[in-house]
Amino acid sequence: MSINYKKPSVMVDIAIFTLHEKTLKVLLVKRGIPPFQDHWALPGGGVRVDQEASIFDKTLEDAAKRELLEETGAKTHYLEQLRTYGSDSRDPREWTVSVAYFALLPYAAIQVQSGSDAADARWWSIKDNRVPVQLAFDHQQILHDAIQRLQAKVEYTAIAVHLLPNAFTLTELQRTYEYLLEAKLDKSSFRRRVHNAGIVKIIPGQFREGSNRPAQLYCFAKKTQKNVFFPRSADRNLG
Amino acid sequence: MSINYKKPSVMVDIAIFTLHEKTLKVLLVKRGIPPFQDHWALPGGGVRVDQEASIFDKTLEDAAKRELLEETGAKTHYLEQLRTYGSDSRDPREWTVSVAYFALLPYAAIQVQSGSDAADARWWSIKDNRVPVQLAFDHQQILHDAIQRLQAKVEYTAIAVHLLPNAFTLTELQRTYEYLLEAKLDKSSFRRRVHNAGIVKIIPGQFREGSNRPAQLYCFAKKTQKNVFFPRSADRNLG
DNA sequence: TTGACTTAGTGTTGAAATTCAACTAACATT
DNA sequence: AATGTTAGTTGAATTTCAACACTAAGTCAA
Repeated sequence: MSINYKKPSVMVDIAIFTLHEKTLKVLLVKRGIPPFQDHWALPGGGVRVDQEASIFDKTLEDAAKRELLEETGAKTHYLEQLRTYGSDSRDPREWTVSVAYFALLPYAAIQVQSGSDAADARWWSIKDNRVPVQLAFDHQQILHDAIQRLQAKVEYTAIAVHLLPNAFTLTELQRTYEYLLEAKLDKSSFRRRVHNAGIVKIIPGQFREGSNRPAQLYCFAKKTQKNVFFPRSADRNLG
Repeated sequence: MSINYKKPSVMVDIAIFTLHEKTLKVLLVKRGIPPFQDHWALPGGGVRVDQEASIFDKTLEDAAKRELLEETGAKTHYLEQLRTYGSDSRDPREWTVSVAYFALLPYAAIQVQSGSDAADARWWSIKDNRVPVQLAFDHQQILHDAIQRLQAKVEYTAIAVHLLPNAFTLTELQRTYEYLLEAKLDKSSFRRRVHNAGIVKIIPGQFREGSNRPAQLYCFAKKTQKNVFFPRSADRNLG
């Protein structure tokens, strides 16, 4: 068995997304040490598998959650495994495996913090499926895949609710979808699909007030409804 | 960096699917050595990262292709990364990471071979999203996830063509979808969708002959068409 | 108090997609 | 030439859905 073989290093990297000022943003950290010193990179680090050590991850997901907490100070809202990258060339030092995750958080929930290895950390706006800076390792590729996955899932799941605070109006939810899909959606179609899919629940008696008609507040309905939601008009407008 | 830390072992496991006798089947091997000796398991093994050794994998996918070839003698028809499993408890010996793949092959293309570690290898029919035998490690979980992914993709992609030989009739393609989805599909709807999606090409002048009207043979059109295909009637019938 | 303004939320309708079932086509067999 | 079987098409009935117009409920300014 492979137990006696040479082993690759195993990392966890996370693409942490939020929505702010009508734009999708991703959290990047500036590397403080080589390789790729001073390059921006996805937050991440080695999986800690030494039971005696002060930090110990029982699972890969635990490692991802730990990184997420270290970087944002936020408890996990949405965390999904993206895919795993492994080769002899992605890190100049050695054969490495990176298990990539992506996370969604409401902007308000986050307090950006610099981790130990990171000289700096900040949000970067995503334009044309990329970020306007060169990234370390194959992180440009990982980020690209993460954005693709996010956009694909936006089209047929309720995933976008995780970018909003606990209580939100249907108009806010629609705007979120519109920013992510870069398309305008029809109001009544949107509401019909949201209701049919059963992805939200009315919060009885709670409204968003303003200088106009108050809007009903909703929260995410946890039912693991699958495959129900699909803003079809986005197809055409994106073309 | 994690370079100095203790490392987990990294494996690649593959769920190899085919369709035979109207049933989805998966290839399992009987383990010849502990742990889980004599249990059935997904084919797999350690990623070889030692550049000096006789076997060396440049990438994770290379490792998966190598396992696939060792086990089936077939060149890769369809291979996709599923997800990665890693924890301190999935292998009784140590912290392990398994990068799981799933592969689709036409039944005729495969010559099952026993790999070095495997005492035996054979196809198992899938009933109710599982196989009627206890599997080693967390392979029951991996297999379950693989079946879920396969069934989900059948509904909106042309993935099922990879279970058929190079040339096939539209009726054969429809039967394939019906067996996978466990639902009856309408002939005219099915053909309309297949044509609109552009997932197949006529092979001019080639027909499947029999004691009835000959059927046009088609082949897979490689265009990476995305998200085009969706046998909607499966929704209802599956409930 | 009233009317202008703004955003929330609902109905209505025509067009497109889908189902269902009947139909024609092309072979072999007898 | 009649029969059986599977290939492949057609069109009417039905359902779904995007587009757009509409109503509802508040604030604000005069």
